[in-house]
Amino acid sequence: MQPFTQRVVEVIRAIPPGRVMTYGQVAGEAGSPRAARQVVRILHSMSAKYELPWHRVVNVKGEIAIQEDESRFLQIAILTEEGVDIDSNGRIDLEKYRASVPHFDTKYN
DNA sequence: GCCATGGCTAGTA
DNA sequence: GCCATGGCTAGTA
Repeated sequence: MQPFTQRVVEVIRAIPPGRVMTYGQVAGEAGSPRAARQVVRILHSMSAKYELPWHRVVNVKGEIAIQEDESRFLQIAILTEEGVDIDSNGRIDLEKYRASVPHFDTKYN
């Protein structure tokens, strides 16, 4: 596994239950802000193998990005179970549920 | 070549 | 709705 992929996996695994991150946010935390599609690819192909909480990643509008019915319903079900509200338009309030990753930034903490 | 994005524009209402 | 973006897995040879 490549370093960037490794970091993406770690970031995703660090999202706490009941919170979500966007694809771009995960990419940014992993060190490559424009690699959102790469995050998609990793989620798509590595979720099962590495037991990723794939359901905690949504698009920048706070929407469930998956189109395929079964997975989509599953994602909604798990998020709801974790206490994440999904409104009637299928949206999640990112202000409220976005996970922030601890920065360990000694300069600013 | 893939991909479950994201940001911006055109065009409708 | 269009299209630039980007890192690499899966799978073949």
